[in-house]
Amino acid sequence: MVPRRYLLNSSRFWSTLKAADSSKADDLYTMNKQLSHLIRSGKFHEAKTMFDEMGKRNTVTWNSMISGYVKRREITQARKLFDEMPDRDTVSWNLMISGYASYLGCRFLEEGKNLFEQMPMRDVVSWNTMISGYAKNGRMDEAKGLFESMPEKNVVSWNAMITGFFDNGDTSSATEYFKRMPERDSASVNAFVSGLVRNGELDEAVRALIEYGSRDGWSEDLIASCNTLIAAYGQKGRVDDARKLFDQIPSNSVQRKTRGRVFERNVVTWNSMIMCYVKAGDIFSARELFDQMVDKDTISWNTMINGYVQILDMEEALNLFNAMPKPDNMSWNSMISGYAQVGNLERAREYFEMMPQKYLVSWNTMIAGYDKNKDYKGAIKLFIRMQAEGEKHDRHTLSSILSVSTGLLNLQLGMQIHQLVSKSVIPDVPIKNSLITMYSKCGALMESRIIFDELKSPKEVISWNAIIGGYASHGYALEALEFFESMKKKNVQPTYITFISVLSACTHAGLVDEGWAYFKSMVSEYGIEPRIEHYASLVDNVARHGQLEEAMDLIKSMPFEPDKEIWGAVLSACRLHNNVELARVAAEALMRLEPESSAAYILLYNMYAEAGQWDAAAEVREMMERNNIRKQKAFSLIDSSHS
DNA sequence: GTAGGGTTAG
Repeated sequence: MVPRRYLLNSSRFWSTLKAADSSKADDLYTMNKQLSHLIRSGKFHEAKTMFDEMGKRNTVTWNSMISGYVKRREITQARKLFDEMPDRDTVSWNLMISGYASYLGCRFLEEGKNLFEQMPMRDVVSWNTMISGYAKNGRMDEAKGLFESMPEKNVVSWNAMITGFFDNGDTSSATEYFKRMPERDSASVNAFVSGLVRNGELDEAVRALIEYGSRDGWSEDLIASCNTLIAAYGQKGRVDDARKLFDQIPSNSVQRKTRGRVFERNVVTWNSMIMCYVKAGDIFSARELFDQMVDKDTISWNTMINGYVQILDMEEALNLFNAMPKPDNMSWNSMISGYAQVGNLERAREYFEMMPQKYLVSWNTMIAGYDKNKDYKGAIKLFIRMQAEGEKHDRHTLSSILSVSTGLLNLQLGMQIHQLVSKSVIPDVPIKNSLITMYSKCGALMESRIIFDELKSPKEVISWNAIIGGYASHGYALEALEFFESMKKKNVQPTYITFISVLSACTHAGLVDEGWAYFKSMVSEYGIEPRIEHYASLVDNVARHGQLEEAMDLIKSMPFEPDKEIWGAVLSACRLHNNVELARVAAEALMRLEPESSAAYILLYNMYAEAGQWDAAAEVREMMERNNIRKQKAFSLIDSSHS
């Protein structure tokens, strides 16, 4: 430790020197410091102005400016300065090489290599830069070649190789190099542990972390690896393993010590652990930790609020929202989307309007909320207001409005949004899926087919579902099944949604045997548990075909109580095949399930009447009157306020 | 002024 008086003396010395301000060299030194400070704090344009106005520059001045361009990935500008500058030193060359090497693509890497070969003097940084450039481009053989032939390696060279191997999936070479390296620092251990995590070797990563931490000392940098591991366990749902690790990390925060740099839990550690619990749906454990936390940050609060939002109990979310010191955009959005999720659009809207600074995501959240709650008018009105207020939309906004068009089966609107998509966003796969779904559901199969065909292979199952569903629900059963077969050939795993469409296609095409076969393969080949919708479709298929007994057996075998769709299918099949007895069973079940509906009564009445069973028909009519059932007005999709 | 590693939300 340097005695305090010397520090004072020395600082006095410097200020005296500064006050004199006579030396030009010192002036340039100060200006260079200023220039690099501007660049590091992101004030590039000010830096550029300063550079242009500087009367005197030395190599460091030029290098700073080059590093600014390299950081902004403006490689051409960087090269221009490099070519212009009067005296290049090794750092100038290294900067240029790093600019080329951090770009992906062999053209840049080649140019980096040219410079590397041309430069008058290489140092270890030059070699390391090239090695990491090759590693980033997946060219580990060349990286290895350089590594082996370099005159003098340091710990950075080893770390770069290890990360390179991991990034290219070569866990065993990474491990071999890590074991072989003559000395390690905390970056080596972090690189090793994080590489193992990236390659899915979580337990191995924990073992390594504990081994090297215990052996070489728990450097404070290692907390980052611990945090990575806790988060990774959380992703895999292994919340107990995450907690075990968490408990092993010392914590001083309870006593709120003034921290030096020591190995202990930090705010990210706590947040990650809380997040594990939230992901696992264990809100109580999450809250317990949250309450123990001394230094909560915005992420801690938001994670907890989101936890409550996800399990839908909003009251506690609101309490936390009100208690948190500085709610940010995300906190507001959580409240908006939370209220929307529980169907309370009024409160969602209230929070949306109260937000101090609305931005794109808040608009999107609110519009998506309206869409999810089928308040299509609300969604469209808000979208129109968004345009009127000059807010920019993005693909999420348009995706929601496409979903609105789908919900309304409004092809005109959907086509307008399609135009907007083409005009204003770079369409990604999810928005193309939204378009396919919209066109499919609205019956514009040609349009949806065009977009589907344009998708790059392998196409996602969502895209397949959209196209199969479109064909299946618009009477093109065989085409739908053809799509399903080619999807299977491409080894795309179907989902339960795929099978709803497939089974419905079989029903509409009258393919009973195929229906059964697909239903069975759903479980045996793909391990998908049939839902009630699948049973309903198969019951419909079998019953329509006149196999009413088989249909009833199928219903009895279901693990669910039959719903109105199922009894509805049975009832209409009974009408088709004139089975009055079973029709009565189905109709009575429907009357119980939908006491206010007249449909079952009317159908049964007609069947009795057609069969000449007038007594029974009259009885149905009486029953209908006794239960005060009226014939319903035709249901209209058009909002009553328009009529 | 240059090379390697590491965190948490949506």
